[in-house]
Amino acid sequence: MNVFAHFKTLLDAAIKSAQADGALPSGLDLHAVTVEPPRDPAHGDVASNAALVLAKPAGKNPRAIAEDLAARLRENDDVVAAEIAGPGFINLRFADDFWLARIPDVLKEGVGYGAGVAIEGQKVNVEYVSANPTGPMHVGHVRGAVVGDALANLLEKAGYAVTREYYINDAGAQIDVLARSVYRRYCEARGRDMGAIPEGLYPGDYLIGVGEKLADIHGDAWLDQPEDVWMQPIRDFATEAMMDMIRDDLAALGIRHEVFFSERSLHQSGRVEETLNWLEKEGFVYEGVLEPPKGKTPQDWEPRPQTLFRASQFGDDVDRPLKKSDGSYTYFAADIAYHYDKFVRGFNHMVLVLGADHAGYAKRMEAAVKAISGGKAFYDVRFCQLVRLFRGGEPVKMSKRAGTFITLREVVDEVGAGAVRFMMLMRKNDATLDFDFAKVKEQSRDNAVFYVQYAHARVQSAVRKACEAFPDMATEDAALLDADLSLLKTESEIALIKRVAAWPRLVETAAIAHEPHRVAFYLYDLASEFHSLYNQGNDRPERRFIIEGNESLTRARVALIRTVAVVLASGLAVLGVEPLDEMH
RNA sequence: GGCCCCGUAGCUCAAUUGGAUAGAGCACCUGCCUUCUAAGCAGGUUGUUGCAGGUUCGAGUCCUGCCGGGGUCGCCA
Repeated sequence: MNVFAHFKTLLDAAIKSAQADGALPSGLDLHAVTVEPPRDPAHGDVASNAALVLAKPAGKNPRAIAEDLAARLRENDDVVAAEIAGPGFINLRFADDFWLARIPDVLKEGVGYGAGVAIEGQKVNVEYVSANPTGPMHVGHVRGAVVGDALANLLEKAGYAVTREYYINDAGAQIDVLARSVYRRYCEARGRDMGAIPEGLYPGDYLIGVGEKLADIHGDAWLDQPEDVWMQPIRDFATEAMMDMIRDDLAALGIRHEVFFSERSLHQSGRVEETLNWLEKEGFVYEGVLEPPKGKTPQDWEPRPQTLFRASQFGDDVDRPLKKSDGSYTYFAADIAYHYDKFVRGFNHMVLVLGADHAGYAKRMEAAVKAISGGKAFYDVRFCQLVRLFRGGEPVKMSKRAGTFITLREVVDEVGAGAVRFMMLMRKNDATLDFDFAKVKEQSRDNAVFYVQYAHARVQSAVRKACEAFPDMATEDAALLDADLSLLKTESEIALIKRVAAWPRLVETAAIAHEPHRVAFYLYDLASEFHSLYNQGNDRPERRFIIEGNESLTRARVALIRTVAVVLASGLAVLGVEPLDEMH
């Protein structure tokens, strides 16, 4: 049960009944009415701004409205207090029994607890990674990969039908460069001494194996041949090889896309042309000359007629070119066609996760999506800021040219996929993030990954110990359903179940906001509150989970802490992290 | 110069997307490990939310203008 959604329905009912009695006028816009947890627990369990929002349209004093609604809400058995505070907030407090009744909710639903019910069949497309297929994934790709994947999981948890998608940039000039680089490796594999790798080609060792495979298959057939003989087959082969490597890298991070969409296929099937024809028919395309950029004009700038998309009609600053001077399509043109394809496939909710260096690209894509969807698609571009790497406080220096850049694989091998993922979500995506290898491996409260995992393991350890203390006691979640929860009386125990019960709402709000990092912060807070309860047993043995000779109290407490483990596992699943049953 | 992102406690960051007295961790101060669930715990201190206006019942959050940091700027992807 989403407690807050539940009380929203109670509140709606109260408002309706007030309207029926004539205490409130009918036909009010209830859109701005919210039910949310107050920051200050002294303000109760849930608060609503209903009276504040309705005061003006109803033409009444907010406190009068609040008094009226509070009186109606008090009639509900679960409501033990409904107070008016501040300018007209309605603060509700619920009976402990109501909160304790969430324990069986959680235990019954298991890790599925918190799942939302978005509008039926609501489809969302999340595009992330989309790294160029020219080499292995490096550490700079990791954040976008993790953020995109966790966001996809989060939306799925919230009830959307999610498609995870990767756009393969296999049509540009960089693929020609890749092919030439591989061709050299092929020649080397056939025994040629090619000398130093010239500037502008990819020098990485990862291409050696690709060249060798080609040599095995084709022998000497391509030696001393012009580009038009081998270019196309090597492009295809190398792209496929790079994508295999990237898929392996992603798998190491626990990421699997449902759709890999080839840019080249758009060109080959004529979809780019089709889309542009459509745009032209709508009057969104024209031949024109762009103004030079304001301020600093590039050296080689000269006015030139181009095929332009009227992006400025849809909120962009300037119109954007669709064709290069040689007549071929720009990357942007293909990207419009790609998004058109997404829209046609039924996605009117699309998310794109990009690196911050592409920030300038957002406005034109938003404009394009507005144009192709007639304003009907919800489109959100999320940017991931830079990750700075540290080792024990010292920045890690990387240089692509010197070959000292760190690959995704190296990071995962050193600290583990789960830790990498969690750390990448400990900042909101548009803030820069410091990633310290030492910190990630540290076993302390300062390391959120460890702290959350430790909480989960601690619950499991306590359950194991309960079994030892009461060999006859059944401790499976299903068996705990009939525990006597009325034995849970301390303030901290009630506070803990309240925190657990906040999970469904957190899923909902974080999903709507497209902010997976909120899950990580919530899990840290939940772990913290659990550890705190656990520690109370240090000074006060009667507060321990396992009370010798008191099986019913032990069962009740085990039921409570199991809800913590269930929600931790549920949240970790969203982040793509395996929960641990014991620490080593 | 245009556009985008960021600016919150000494440090690293949150803040329920417009809610009430802006919160955590680190650091700092106090107390605590023969026994007990200590890869530590409990408590305490910490603010002109970069600056100046505006919008309204109410602003860290929205609008305008500045200041500072980063990114980006017609054919790359």
